[in-house]
Amino acid sequence: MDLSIQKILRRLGLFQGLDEPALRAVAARLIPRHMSAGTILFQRGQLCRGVYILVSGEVEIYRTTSDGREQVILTEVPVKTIAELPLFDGAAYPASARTSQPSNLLFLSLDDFQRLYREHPEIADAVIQNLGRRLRHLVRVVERISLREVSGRVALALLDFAEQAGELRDGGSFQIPRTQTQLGAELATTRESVARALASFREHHVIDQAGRRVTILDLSALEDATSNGGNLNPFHR
Amino acid sequence: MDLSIQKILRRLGLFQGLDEPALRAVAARLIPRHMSAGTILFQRGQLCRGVYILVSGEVEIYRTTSDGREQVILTEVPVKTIAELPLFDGAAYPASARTSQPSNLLFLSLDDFQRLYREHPEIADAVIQNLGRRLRHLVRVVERISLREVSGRVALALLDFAEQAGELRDGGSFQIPRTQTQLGAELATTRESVARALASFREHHVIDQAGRRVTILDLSALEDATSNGGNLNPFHR
DNA sequence: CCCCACGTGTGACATTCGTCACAGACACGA
DNA sequence: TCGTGTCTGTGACGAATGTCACACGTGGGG
Repeated sequence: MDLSIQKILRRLGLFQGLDEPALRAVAARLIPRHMSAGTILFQRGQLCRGVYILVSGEVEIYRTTSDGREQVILTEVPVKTIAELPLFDGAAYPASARTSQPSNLLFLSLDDFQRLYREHPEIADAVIQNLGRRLRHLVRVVERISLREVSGRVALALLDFAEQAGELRDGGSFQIPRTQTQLGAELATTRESVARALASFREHHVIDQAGRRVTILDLSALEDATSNGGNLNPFHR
Repeated sequence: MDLSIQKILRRLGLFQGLDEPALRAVAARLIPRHMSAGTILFQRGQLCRGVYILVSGEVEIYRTTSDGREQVILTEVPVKTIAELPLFDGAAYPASARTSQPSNLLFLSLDDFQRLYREHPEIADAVIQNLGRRLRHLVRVVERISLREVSGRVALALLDFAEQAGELRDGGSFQIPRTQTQLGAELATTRESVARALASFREHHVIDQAGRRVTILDLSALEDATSNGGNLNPFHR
């Protein structure tokens, strides 16, 4: 049982990279809760009292609009933490949550969370590192979608993929690890616009492309394509 | 001297909300460094060894593009931390930094930073809270600018301002705490488009507006205006 | 072996938005 | 009182892009 809880924790990211003793310490603080369908976990505006881990079942995140409709913003499936952010900054929940299926959850109270990282410094390390990574990722996302032209956003994505593959140079070759539909969603544009941007880069001999495999022909041109629109602080202002 | 360092720390945000003993502990770890103009603090790709606090002078953040040009991304002026993010996630610097004026800086090593929050749990609290707030802010930014239509972004901004003012209801009235130029920049659009979006809301009796004072006439309509484009996780996926 | 789903490429068209241009309102100081 | 600068409001126009539509290639399952 305890073992399976550790397995669950490992799939969360929040406590990523922790060794077994630390995970055991976390597991010891978790309170299992079974909820029938339709149980409200918390409501928008409440102060955060802790975080839920969805182990089985389904949770809907929703808001009640001013004319009384309940708009479901997203549906969470296992294994996920529900509402991590308020845990960190101690602010109110920005939306409400309820089970839409009979569900098993684990609850970690705010107090226990704080005790955990106070008593186990490596947990503080892991949490801070995790938050740092997410912040960095979001900065990157903002950087991408604030570029005015779609071609710039696509160029930025290509540069990222090339860098990840260690092929960030003229002649470097890598795979695009996405469908164009996915890429379109990430770049806040459409599949077609992504395809057209790629076509344009091909036409201007900036890249060579066969299916998902891309070869960089003119790295400078690719970098230049990203330099329209607002320049953002790479460290986050 | 120690007192003035505390003053500087208070202006940083990173250690926001800490009491004097904690700030003294931080101050005790800081290493003052004077650098002449043109000194390189760190270079893109290096692993982070600590964070710099710019006390006086000027620091340029730049990247060297593939054709050898050095593109200055932004210029930091006192009092600012330089490259906080790598401190948290321990990854490499995403850009290089050098002084462009003779400058006084304070250096806090990664090791000392970790020791600080291990020995002073309230520092861990403050750092985690600070990161959480920034994450929440960035999520909001992404949410705003990923809305396709400008009118939706303006509506979202209005809802935020109304909520901050505690006037989030039909008939609620509040001031827009920005010029339209500033608002345009925040929403990744232009002054003119902001003005036109406001004009359109007025025309459709969604809001009443006299200068910067806005009264909400139809909250539902305002909320509906924000529901185009991608719906994002308010807790950040 | 065929069919169908999926990913991709591209053409045509309407719409949105940014750019440029100009005007009125207001505050501030000479 | 008269500039002068800032903020706001709008009109016109062209470029970028989303939408719709269609075509091709590929891979897996019946």
